[in-house]
Amino acid sequence: MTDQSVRRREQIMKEARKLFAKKDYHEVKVSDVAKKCRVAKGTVYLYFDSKSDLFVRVFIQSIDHIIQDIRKILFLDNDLRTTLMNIFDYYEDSVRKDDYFRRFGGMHQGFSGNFPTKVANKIKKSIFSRIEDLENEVVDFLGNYFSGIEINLRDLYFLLVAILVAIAKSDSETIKDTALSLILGELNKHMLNK
Amino acid sequence: MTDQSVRRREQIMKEARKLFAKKDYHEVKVSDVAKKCRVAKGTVYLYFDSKSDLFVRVFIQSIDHIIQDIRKILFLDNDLRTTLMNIFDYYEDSVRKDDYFRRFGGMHQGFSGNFPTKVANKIKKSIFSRIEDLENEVVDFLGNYFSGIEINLRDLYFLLVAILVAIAKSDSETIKDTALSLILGELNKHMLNK
Amino acid sequence: MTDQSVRRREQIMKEARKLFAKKDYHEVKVSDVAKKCRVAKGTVYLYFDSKSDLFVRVFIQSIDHIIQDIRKILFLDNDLRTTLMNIFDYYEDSVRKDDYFRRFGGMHQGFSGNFPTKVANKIKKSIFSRIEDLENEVVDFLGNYFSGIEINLRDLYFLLVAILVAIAKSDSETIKDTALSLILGELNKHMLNK
Amino acid sequence: MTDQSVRRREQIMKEARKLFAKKDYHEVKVSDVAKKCRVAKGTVYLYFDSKSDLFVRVFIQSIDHIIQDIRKILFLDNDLRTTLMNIFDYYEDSVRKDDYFRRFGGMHQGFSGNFPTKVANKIKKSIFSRIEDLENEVVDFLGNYFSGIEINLRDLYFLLVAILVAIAKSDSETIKDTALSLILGELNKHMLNK
DNA sequence: AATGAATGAGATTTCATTCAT
DNA sequence: GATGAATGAAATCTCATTCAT
Repeated sequence: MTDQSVRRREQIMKEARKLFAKKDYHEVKVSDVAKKCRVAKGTVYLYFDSKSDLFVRVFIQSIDHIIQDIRKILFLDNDLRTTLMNIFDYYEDSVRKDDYFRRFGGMHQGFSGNFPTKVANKIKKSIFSRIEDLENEVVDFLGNYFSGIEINLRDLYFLLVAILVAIAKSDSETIKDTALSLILGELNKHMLNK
Repeated sequence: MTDQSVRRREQIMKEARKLFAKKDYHEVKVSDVAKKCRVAKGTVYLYFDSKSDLFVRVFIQSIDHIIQDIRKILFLDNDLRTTLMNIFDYYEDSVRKDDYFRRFGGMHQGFSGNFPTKVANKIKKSIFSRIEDLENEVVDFLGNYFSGIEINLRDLYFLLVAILVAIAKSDSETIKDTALSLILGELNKHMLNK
Repeated sequence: MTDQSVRRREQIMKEARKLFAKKDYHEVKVSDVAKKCRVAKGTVYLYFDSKSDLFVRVFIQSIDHIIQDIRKILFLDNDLRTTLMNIFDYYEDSVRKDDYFRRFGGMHQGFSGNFPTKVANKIKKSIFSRIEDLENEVVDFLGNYFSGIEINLRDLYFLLVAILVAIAKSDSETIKDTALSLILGELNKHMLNK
Repeated sequence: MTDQSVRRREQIMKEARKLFAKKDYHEVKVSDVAKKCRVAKGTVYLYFDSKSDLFVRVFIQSIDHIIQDIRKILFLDNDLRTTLMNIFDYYEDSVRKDDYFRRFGGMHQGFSGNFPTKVANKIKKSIFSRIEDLENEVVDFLGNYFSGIEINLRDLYFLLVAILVAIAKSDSETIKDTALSLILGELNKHMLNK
């Protein structure tokens, strides 16, 4: 694969992402994507098998991007408060501003939404293991702060994701702090001294 | 409007709801709905202006149903723990079991999702005030338990909704308890003696 | 046929005529006609075989009305100038003001227009003889004023009709006079003293 | 726009014109047009926005064709008798033989007819100025032959058009001459020596 | 590699007509 | 006589995908 063709691929995904951020899957036409890239419709099909293939690849790329960023934050190995704060900041600063994520928010939460069954299935299959890996890492991370605790860590992870989605969807400037004090209130009690 | 026609209307909405619970808006054909009701396609159009009209009415009816149920729980005027427990139970027992809600969950959270712009706009317009009313009632309710507190009640409402969606989407049997202990841990500190 | 049913029939035709005056044949729905009459759709079918039957009967009635009026004018047996003047006045005063005629003007001229073939054929069949009768009467009338003349009286009749249509469709206040002086200029030369 | 696509466009318009000449607007199906052109239905929609768009373009093209031809005749700058004779010949030889014009004849006369409101409005908007331009040219032309005359030239134009329509709709072989002698009888009186 | 004209299955929607009540 | 719910054939229009150039 030449440099040129790699660049073309990326360009198509980038323009497609912008369009999917604004409209329903069915409202984005392959011809719209092609037009934005100033190529012919047929060209899109040289790089992607189908419209749903294009959508799924864009989707995975986007999720992977978030997963990577979260992982980086976890990797810093700060204390719980700082780590949560960093993640919340990340969601407020990056995810909330991204129309694509605002539209597809909740993706972490087990993808469903109003997608063609074919697309939904492809996505579920594709991102399941990636999400699961992140889940395990986060659970491990949380495990560092708790011991012999009655709280279910996997539930906690899931609720955390829900709260992240809320942060990304809300326009409130204080929601981040509210979420933090909500979570840390309870968690503090069980926190180990690291 | 005759009894007969009211029944037909309800029947169509009921069958449509079942189908929308299983598939993308675009995958549900008006002819599918008609077939399920054992009537001709045209009959659906006697009762609804268009497919999107049908969808929106089903959607509003469903949301209204949840809103009513939540309102009933708030009306019991129990203490905070009991009220939250009741709401969580309701979500676990009713919403989680309902494929329609699992698919369209997050509706409370400010509707977005992957819907045709026309449908999304109709829905936003239709449910905005209803949701807002409920929000105010919940905020009032929460206000009874707190005073001079730094927590933003509207944020809290929003996070609560996020958590409810998480409960509805999760299959965990313990998530309800985890959520309760998460919230009450912090809130307890600020609770007034009622 | 009872009085009651005759009145109903007339009412339906009257309302249908009003609607056909405003809209395309295909834009007028049977249900519109029924609604205007405050009866059910089925009732229209008690009085007319079909929508096209209704249209054709209204059409024939309207044409017959004009034919009768023209005949009355011819019957007065005035001189040519006065007769033409009377007919022109009639077109200006009555036909021009009637939206139905303005829309379907030119009907005398051999009906064509943009009508469903079925409707067009029914109309041609129904009005042919009536129009022909009038044509003969007018030709006879004109014949009284000319003898041994090179002008073809049937052509003259046809041109006269075209001019009537023009009067009915124009909004000009002088067109009647212009038409009269145009026609009489030539005709005067050949006029017999009656 | 390639040669190929220009040819396709013309082909579709040509076949559509033939069909509209034979049937009601509503009786001509887009699929009929496509079949005649031996292309798929979708292809028609590559070249025209809608069925009504196709109709209107065909209509305008046809009117423009007549307007051009009339203009050429006026441009020869012959005397009035010769010019009228040329125009009448043109209507007898060309327009009368054309089923499309026989059906839609009277278009010059202020478009009305039995058309879907949408189509009628589009047409009125589109051809109004073109017709008006021609009207002015004809009025100017007629003005050359008259001075200080009581006849309204715009009325005369309008009656002339009505007569042309009559020529186009009649099957008489003598109507042209009858019309000519009718008109020239009066006009001769007022003609200037040019 | 790139094009874009052509395809054609299939969706929503309309409405004259019927018929059980 | 009157009703109006139900029908269902049929029309317009869309767009992902293909393929000859």
